[in-house]
Amino acid sequence: MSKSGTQLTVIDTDAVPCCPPMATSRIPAESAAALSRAFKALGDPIRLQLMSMIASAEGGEACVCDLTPAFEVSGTTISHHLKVLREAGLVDAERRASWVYYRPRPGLMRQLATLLTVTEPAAT
Amino acid sequence: MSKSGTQLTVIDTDAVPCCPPMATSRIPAESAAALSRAFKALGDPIRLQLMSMIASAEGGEACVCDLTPAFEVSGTTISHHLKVLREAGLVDAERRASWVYYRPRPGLMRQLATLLTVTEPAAT
DNA sequence: TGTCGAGTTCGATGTTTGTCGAAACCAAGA
DNA sequence: TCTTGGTTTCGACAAACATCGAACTCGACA
Repeated sequence: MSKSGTQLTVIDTDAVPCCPPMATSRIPAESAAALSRAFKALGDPIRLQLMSMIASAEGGEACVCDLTPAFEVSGTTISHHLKVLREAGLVDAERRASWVYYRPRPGLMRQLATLLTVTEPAAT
Repeated sequence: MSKSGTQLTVIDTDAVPCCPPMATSRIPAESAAALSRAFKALGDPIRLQLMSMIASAEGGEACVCDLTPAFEVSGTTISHHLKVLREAGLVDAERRASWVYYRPRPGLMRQLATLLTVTEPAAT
């Protein structure tokens, strides 16, 4: 908390365990907890779209003021979904002046992608 | 339903739309529904472990009789979770004699992996 | 035909989640 | 300092979910 006060993110999810493709080796129970939390965060249509809007945004970040009007739900709800993505370690938030900007955290995304990597059917 | 009766799977989820990395282009709303359903299926610790056990199983398939005793929950619950994975299009089930075997459906997994692929920070 | 074992479906229950409106917070200007 | 606009937090509520035990289905085997 000794930062200058604009850091809104919580978890140091670069410390998530595990990662070889799940087709290669079984996921241990401890890792499953953290990893499933990330998948769950992507398991909502609105959050998945938010995530993709943030990940594909110009300049590597997206303003909440641009995200909110893209959906039919209230700003409260968008804020809630962004919090879930934040707590899952998938995005980072920073306040600048009146606006809050979200940017992706590539680390965890990469881990999830690796986990889902499908190995070739073992040419035996 | 005119099949010989051993096919327990439901969806033809090879027909899921979309797929370039979400860091490259925004996910359209229609695709988000189907894709988020798959992520949600992986968003539970037990299901994620089940999925990894099935995906990494010897011979490309796992018997329910081997999956169930690996967890502290009832067989009913495992059956429920397997159904969720099935309906999400992530696994396939087949009954042989007295036992039921589950195998991964690599198609959807590959799509999810691609979606999460992180592009290099655009060397401009 | 009757029984047994493996899995699934059904029905019920407590918990989690998505959504909202109201209130609070925070930075910028007047 | 007061107001205003953008965002998050709080409190509430209905819908969805994880879990269980009981009942059912499906093959195998007497």
